[in-house]
Amino acid sequence: MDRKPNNQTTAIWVLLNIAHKRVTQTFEAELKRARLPSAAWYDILWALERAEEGMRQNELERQSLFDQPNLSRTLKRMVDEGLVTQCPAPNDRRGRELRITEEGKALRSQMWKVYGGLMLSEIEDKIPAEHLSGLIDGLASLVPEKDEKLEGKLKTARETAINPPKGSY
Amino acid sequence: MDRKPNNQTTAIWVLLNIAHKRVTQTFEAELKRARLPSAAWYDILWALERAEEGMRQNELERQSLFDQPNLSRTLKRMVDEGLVTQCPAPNDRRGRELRITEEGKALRSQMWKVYGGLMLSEIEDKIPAEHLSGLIDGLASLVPEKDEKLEGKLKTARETAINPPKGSY
DNA sequence: AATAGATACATGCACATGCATCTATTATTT
DNA sequence: AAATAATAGATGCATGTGCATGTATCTATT
Repeated sequence: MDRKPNNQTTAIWVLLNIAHKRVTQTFEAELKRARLPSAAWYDILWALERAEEGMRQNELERQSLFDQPNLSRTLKRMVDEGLVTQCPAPNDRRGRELRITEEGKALRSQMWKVYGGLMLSEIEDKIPAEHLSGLIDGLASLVPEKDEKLEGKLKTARETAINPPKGSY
Repeated sequence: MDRKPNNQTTAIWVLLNIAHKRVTQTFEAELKRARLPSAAWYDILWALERAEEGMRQNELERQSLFDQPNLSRTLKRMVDEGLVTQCPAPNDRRGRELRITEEGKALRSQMWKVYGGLMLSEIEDKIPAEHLSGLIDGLASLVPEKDEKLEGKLKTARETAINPPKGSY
C-alpha cells in the first residue's frame, strides 16, 4: 500500500491555494478599484525600471512568471499604452530590447501607492512576527533551487526586498 | 512619509506567487500527462463524494475556490461527462442538489493516484519538518477567519487533512 | 396579499492563459 | 560552406476566469 499525504501536507496544499487566491484577488480588486492595471503589469514595469540600460525580452521572461507567448502579448499591450518601448536588440536581430518610458515610470509610481499599501495591509500587518521566517523558509523549500526558470525570480525577490523603488513612497 | 513594506514582507509576497505557480503548474501538467482532468475537478469530486446525501450548489460554492458563474459552468461540463448529477433541490425550487455518480467516484479514485502522489512529491517531501508548522500558521494568518466565504474552506482543509479518501490508496 | 428586496443559478462578453506552431535569426556540426 | 539544430519572439486556437447582468424563486415588509 502506498504512502499517503499526512494532515500537515494536506493543510499546506489547501492553505497555499486559499491564501494565494485570497491575497491576489484583493490585490487585483483594489488595483482595479483605483483604475490601475494588474499586479503583473506592475511587476514588469518595476523590473524594467531597475534595468537602467534596457533588458532583453527573454531575460524578462526568465525573471517573471509569464510564459513566453503571454509575455509577448502583454508587452504588446503595454507598448500600445506607451508604457514600454520594444527596440531591436543590438547584437541579435531576433531579439528585442525593452525599456520603460517616462509614462511607464509615472504609472509604476502611481501603482506603488496602492500596491505597496496592499503589501502592508494584506501581508505585513497580518503575519505575526514569530511566523515570518517559517513562512519564508517553508515557501522557499517548495521552489527548486536549480530550476533556472525560477532562480532569477528568487534573486529578484531578494533584490526587490533590499532595494525598493526610490521616490515611490 | 508612508510606511513601506520590509524585506520579509516582500520575500513572502514574491515567494507566495512563485511557489503557488510552480506547484500548481506541476499538478496540472502531471494530471494532463495522465490524461486526467484538472485539480479543480478533483476538489469538486472529492467534496461531493464526502457529502453522501448530496450537496447544494451554493454550499459547494462556499467550500470551493470557484466563483459562482465559474462553478456553474464547470458543473455543467462535469454533468455532461456523467461525473455529477444536478437535481432540483427538495425545499427550494431555485436550487440544485448535487451528487457524484459512480463514474465520478471511479474517476476521483483514478485521479487520487496522481494527485496524492503529487502532494507527497511536491509538498511533503520538499518541506523540512522544522518548517511545517511555521508554513501552516503563516499561510493561515493570511486568510481572514471571519470571511464567511473562506471559513468553510478552512474547515474543509482540516476535514480533508483528518479524513482522507477511503479506498483510494 | 402586494410589493420590494434578497438569493440561487445561468449566460454573455471581454480578457487572460496554456499549448502548439510558425518565422526569422543565430549557433553547431560535418 | 551546407545542413542541422537551437533560440527569440509572434500568432492561432481552445479553454478558463472575472464581471455584469438576466431569470426564477424565495423572504420580508407593510
